[in-house]
Amino acid sequence: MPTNRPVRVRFAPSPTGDLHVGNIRTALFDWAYARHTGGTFIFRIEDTDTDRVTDEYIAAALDTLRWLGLNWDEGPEVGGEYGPYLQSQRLDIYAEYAAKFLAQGDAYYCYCSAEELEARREAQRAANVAPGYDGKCRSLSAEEVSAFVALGRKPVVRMRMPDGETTFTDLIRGEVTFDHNFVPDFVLARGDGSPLYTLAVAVDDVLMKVTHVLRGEDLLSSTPRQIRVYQAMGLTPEEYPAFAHLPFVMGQDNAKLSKRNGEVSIAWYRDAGYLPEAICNYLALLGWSPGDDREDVSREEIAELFTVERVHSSPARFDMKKLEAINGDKIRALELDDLLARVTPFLHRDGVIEGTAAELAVVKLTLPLIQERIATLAEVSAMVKFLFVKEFAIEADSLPKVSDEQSQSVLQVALSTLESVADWKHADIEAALRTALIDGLALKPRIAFGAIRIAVTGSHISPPLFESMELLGRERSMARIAGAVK
RNA sequence: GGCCCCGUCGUCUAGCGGCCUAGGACUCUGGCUUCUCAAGCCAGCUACGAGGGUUCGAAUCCCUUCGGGGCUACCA
Repeated sequence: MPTNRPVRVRFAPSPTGDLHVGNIRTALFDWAYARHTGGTFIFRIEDTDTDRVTDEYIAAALDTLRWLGLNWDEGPEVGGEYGPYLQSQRLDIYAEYAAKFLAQGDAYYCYCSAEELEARREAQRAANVAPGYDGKCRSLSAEEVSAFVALGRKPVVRMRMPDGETTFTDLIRGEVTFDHNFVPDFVLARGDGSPLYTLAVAVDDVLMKVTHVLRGEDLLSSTPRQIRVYQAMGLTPEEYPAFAHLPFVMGQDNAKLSKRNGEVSIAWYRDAGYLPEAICNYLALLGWSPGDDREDVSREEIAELFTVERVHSSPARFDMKKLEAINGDKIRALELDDLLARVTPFLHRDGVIEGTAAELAVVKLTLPLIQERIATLAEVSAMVKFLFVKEFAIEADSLPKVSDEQSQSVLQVALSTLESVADWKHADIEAALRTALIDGLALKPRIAFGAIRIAVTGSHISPPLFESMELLGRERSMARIAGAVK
């Protein structure tokens, strides 16, 4: 375990799809640990699986991390003295180490074909033996090798696992031991010479001087293999990273998060109107807690308070309801101009506004009315739409509530009452309508104002009525009420 | 199957031998407030998986068991 080395932490996703909440929780903890210790946060792309990683996913990963405010000190676009930070650009380095391990006798060429390996694994399973490489090519004679070569076989480079066991101290789980009987010889490089994760990750972590590896629990059982590579590199535990395996973030259905779930990609949350600071806040609470009862934490506070010791060892279920609650709190805490800036793209996207200065001015006046009524930015469109629609129409499910006799008379009285409102301000509008309808007709407020609300906004759910009417203006308000009268 | 990890309210968690007849948050239920919906405020429901130990004393330590998960690839 590293001692006295400056802390260097990396987040190293393999972008085979959009980054999901589990990835981001890991990124957040990596970032927080680096920031908390005053260390360096490195962003590295593990794109050794060229069949599955695409440039679009890589670009999306950068974008997502930046959007969340998890800025990296070294990595793509910012560079750093240990780059490049895309593994696809470091292939020669891995090849060099593979050759070195081969020369040292730590690794060997394995000529077994995929079909042969699969057949043998099948046999092992049938015989109820632990499946894994059986060591067939561990000590091939020169004749056997030339026979394979004559067949045109391209060998993989396979690491030799010596007898014994590997023990390491996981910062979250304590001491973990793996018997090598259950860690078979593993492949470092494919037949075409390209590296596998186990080789690339270990080499890069060392070369990039990473001191702490905080990653998903699914990689726990690959750690002895990684340590084996360190040993082949001639390193002692003080010289290679310490490990901390983070618990899983599980889906609502209690299954491991997967792209199947749909609502797991961070891009989805962004489009759904969740704030990056809310996502960070919520994710920080998944598998970690500040230790006291506080649940409202900013990114800065997370960085300040984060310690690996406080990370849970058990998995956490992702709860959209709680994220929503936190998101609502964060929205309510936003300054008006900030909220306006964040909401505008959604209004534009939803076709509610075109983005003119006049429209934005109206939106800005409306925002204070709805700020405490929304849990996501995306909800704003539906709430302010009535102020901008060209073709006004009452929602189908609200329509019956203005068609009855009582509502109709309310609307007629309202119409004549509003004629005489001199100053079209919400307080005056309210006073006039209260006098006429509540006092005059002895109606319950919810009945009287309910009908007007539907006539004016088109829905039985809306921002406060009188303010809405003021914003809409006398002309349109009254025209809509008139339009609702049969 | 084997190896490894994990197990406190429905969910996220506090708890690291006595402060726990288990605290907070979200959800849910009821109420207050109220021009709708929210927000806000108040109240309530609900948990230490089970069984053995250790100890004066266990949610906290040990063992077993049950349950969940991961890995078992020329994926990461």
